[in-house]
Amino acid sequence: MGRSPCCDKAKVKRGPWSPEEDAILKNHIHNHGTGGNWIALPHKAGLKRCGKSCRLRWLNYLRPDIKLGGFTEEEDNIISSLYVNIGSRWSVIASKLHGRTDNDVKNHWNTKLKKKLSLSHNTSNAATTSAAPINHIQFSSPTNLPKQEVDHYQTIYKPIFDHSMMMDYQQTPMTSDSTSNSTVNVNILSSPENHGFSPNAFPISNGYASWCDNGGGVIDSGSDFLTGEFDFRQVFGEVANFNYASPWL
DNA sequence: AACGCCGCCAACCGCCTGCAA
DNA sequence: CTTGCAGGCGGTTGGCGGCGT
Repeated sequence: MGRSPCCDKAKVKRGPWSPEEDAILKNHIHNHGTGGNWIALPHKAGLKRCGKSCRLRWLNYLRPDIKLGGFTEEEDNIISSLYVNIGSRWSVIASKLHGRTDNDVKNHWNTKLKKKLSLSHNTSNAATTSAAPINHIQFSSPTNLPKQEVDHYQTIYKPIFDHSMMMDYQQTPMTSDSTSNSTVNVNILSSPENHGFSPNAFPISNGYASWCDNGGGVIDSGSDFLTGEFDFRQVFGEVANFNYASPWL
């Protein structure tokens, strides 16, 4: 037996929203908020709509902070980079793009970026048959973490690195603003070889996830996705130098 | 002008998760 | 601990408009 529907489909209006319905929903939320209950909202607002439909309409279209218009090159880069690393977690990806919704990002990916990326991939495959990409990472002795844990993380991260965008990382001397002894400064070299990919979009999808800013950015201690950090030294030891060529560039 | 194809995008569907009772 | 509900999410669909023939 299936799950009961959230509303009676025979009694609710479906399909495109009219300007009048938009106005009613907008006014109601402006005056009363969502009330923490989307299911009850349409009845209170006088709308013959399913609560879920109201929520979707508000989040994807009526919200005041929605960003309209085409996606920028940088947004494309962030989406592509995140998709490769974390997959189709559209809400996570959208949260990194101010004013974009998961539906927006998903549609944009399905209609434009997917093709763009596969096109680049094909071009790359043709190019790399004559020039082998540089894909290597050099580890030295890791510190602090138990071997088992180091092995575990290396197993996780190595494939992710291998499928990440082309970047050159070079360990640089610690700076005075480093927040812990385990912090490793990583300089991401911006170059034409980045192919337009934003150097500050280098996500890894787990608790140690990180992003790095361009030009000698510091990877601090922390763990929040994309704004958090990843202690390379803990897992990889002294990473002297590693270069990657993305499989699709 | 008529038709068919295709891309885009708003909206729906159904599953999963978190939480309160 | 179980159950039911609401919200959140990703996959999919259907309608519309643009374009080519």
